[in-house]
Amino acid sequence: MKLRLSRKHSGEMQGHPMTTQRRLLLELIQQADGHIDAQELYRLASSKGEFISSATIYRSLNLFKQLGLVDERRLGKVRCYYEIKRSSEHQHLVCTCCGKVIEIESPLIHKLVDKVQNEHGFNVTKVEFYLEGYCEQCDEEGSQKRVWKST
Amino acid sequence: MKLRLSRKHSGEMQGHPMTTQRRLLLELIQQADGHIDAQELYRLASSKGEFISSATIYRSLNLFKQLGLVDERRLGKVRCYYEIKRSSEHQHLVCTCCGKVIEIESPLIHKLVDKVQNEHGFNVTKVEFYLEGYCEQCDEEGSQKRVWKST
DNA sequence: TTAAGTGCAAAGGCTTTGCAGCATA
DNA sequence: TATGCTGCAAAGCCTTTGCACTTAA
Repeated sequence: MKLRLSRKHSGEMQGHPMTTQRRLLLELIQQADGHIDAQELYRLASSKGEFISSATIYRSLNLFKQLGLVDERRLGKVRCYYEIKRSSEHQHLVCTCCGKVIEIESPLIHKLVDKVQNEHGFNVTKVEFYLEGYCEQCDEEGSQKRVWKST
Repeated sequence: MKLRLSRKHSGEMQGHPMTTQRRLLLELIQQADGHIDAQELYRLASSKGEFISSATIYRSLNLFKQLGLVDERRLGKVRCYYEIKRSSEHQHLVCTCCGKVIEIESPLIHKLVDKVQNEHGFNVTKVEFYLEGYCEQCDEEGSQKRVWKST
């Protein structure tokens, strides 16, 4: 049985009503602890017996992005992943083999962004530093050759 | 009139025959000076009167990737862009407004990758540092607020 | 009543795949 | 003849859009 979620408003987000759907989505993204995509949100909501259409999910995600509530990241291939926006910037390290995602953070990234801004007169609005490779375990199992050599 | 390209082999690439289509595609990618996508390849080939089907283009790009002949980059939204693999690593700075692409290079990136490799025991195979923002001109025209502050 | 959100279904854009035909060895 | 590449058409996957209905102010 497919239960339709009623749309109650309670509070608002920067002029946009906070509906039942939007609150649930934000909760799920928060609980997901980062790196959740639209389809997973759909599945999670459904598994709780609360149906939200894909259209609403995509529209909500776009709204959240616009309001600066979530960050959109393109980990792996094409699909986008979302996570609640945090004060501290961080980037991702993804294992091609097992899919593990590790968050990294480094003052070097800030330094680099500053440098680029100054050198090219760019006003940078989005920073994505994405590393892909084999994590320690997967690397030991397979014997992949090291592409980036340590100096 | 749609001319079909004949498929002549001349030489080979790591065991794979170098066909007319593949050579043309590699030439186009080289001439494009980076940042070309599948559709643009299709258009360019067609404009030279040499028809290559989309299927072949995608299959060739995947082969090139696999053989390490080209790099796949996800600039902007979803679409992938391809460029001939070069010895020097570089990253991209894209203007959201006018689409301008600037290549950047910095020892800081290498440093960062090394650090991550050592700290997390990762064998990094792909590095993507992607910055988005407004270039000097577009920034002056619009008055976008600066998200990343210079320190 | 008006403005805005939602669900549904259809369409869009990009990419992959199955199949038949063709080229090369 | 065997293997592998190509073109075509269809399907796949993810996302957006048009429309009618619903909700809250």
